Amino acid sequence: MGGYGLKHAREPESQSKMNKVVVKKPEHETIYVQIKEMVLFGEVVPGQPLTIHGLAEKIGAGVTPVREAIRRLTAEGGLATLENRRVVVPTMTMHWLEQIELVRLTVEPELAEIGAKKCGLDRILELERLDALIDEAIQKGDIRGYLEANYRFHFTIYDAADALILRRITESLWVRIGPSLRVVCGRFGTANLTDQHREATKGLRDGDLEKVKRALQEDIRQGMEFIRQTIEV
Amino acid sequence: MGGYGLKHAREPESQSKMNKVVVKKPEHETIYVQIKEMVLFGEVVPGQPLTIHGLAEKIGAGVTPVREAIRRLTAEGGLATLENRRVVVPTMTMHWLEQIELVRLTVEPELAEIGAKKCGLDRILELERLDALIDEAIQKGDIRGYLEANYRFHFTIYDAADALILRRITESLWVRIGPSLRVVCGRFGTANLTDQHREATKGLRDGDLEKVKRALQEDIRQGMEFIRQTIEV
DNA sequence: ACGTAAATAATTTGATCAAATTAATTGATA
DNA sequence: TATCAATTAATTTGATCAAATTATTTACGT
Repeated sequence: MGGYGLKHAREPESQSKMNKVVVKKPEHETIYVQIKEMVLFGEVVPGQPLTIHGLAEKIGAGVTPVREAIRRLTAEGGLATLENRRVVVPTMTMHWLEQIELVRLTVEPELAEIGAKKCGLDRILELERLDALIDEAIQKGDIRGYLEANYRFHFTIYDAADALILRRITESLWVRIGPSLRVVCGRFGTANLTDQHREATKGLRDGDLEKVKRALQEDIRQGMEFIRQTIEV
Repeated sequence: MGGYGLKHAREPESQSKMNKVVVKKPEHETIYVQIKEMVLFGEVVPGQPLTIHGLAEKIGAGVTPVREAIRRLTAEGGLATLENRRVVVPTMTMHWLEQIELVRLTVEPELAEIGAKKCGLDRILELERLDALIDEAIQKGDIRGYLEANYRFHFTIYDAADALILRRITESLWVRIGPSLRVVCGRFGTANLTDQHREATKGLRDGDLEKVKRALQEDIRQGMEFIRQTIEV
């Protein structure tokens, strides 16, 4: 590639020294989020190999921070490193699916109930906004849009619970199923996705926690069932 | 939508290269294990700051693989990076403790029961060996030895369960409490540690799964109670 | 003494490169 | 053609260094 360009030079970000302190996050943080969203929102496919250089080039960054981001995401189950040192998007197996479903059904309805109790009006409005986004994405067949709005819907409730441990466990379950959900949408189309979110928001409006819990439970069951049908036997 | 890199992607072939199965693991793997064990077995203290260079020097490695290992362990909750970019051993709070205890009590007895069912004689013998090691460490006041043997005892049972998701969740809970357990041993001494392991192994010998489950449950409760007493209010 | 700005030190961060490792290709042989 | 060793290409890995960032100390004025 090119000559001895000043690769080290960075954009002189106007660090306004007013009362607001601008914290500049390290690149590996940003890259981590980017790659995580690629996984979470179905921009990668189960089994797909990823190379450090490939990712670095796509994102427009050096390999060092990319490597850190990959290690982090690997620890969370979103990626996996083979014995060959190659990094891949893990493929879903029946064994994994069963375990994930079990944990999801134990953790998420619980999280949802705790969170629902603490949902203020602002959060409910946000949920209704996301619900509309979901409908829109389904109607347009926008897979990535659907997956992202769906994720944000669930985690808006979960975040309200203020249960950090369960939150992180749940997140690690979602990065494991993201790529599979993409496959589901690709095979069955977004139109066939039944929508439990309306039920959930209604329950929130009426203070009917049980309804919220049941809706989320059903949502999980349906999602996992879809994935099950895409697994080779 | 192709892979980002790997122009000619192919499923990795079976690694069985006859008898020459010498897989040299990358250093960041080894370093990750080393740092994890430092955390798990109480060689670091809650609140303790760790520097990349400090760790690299102590371990005798370059900073690049150390950084990768740190990111991985951070994702698992064993370390935390502050806003300052400094890496520290997280301090235990009541909030965390309660959440960890809740999840531990839900997950670990379950894991223990599944694992106990699948424990063959070889594993039971290993458990009895570890049980003896634990007693020895307690008697000698060897904190690190106790923590390590205790860890290996539990995870020998858990590993038998072949429940990867729950296994990783549990591991992430243990790295969170390792440093606190060190504080516990330092304050109360190893002599005061009541021992549920004898009960557990007896239950395994007799095929009394309920006894195993109860023993582990009690073990967790006691451990967490000890930690609770070391938390500042 | 007390705070505060400048100077200095310590640390993290990201790019780069050579070496190690792994994958793909070639070529020779049966 | 198929197999297998040799060769070449692609990729990961770890060390190193300069720049960026953060922490600590010093200097200075009130």
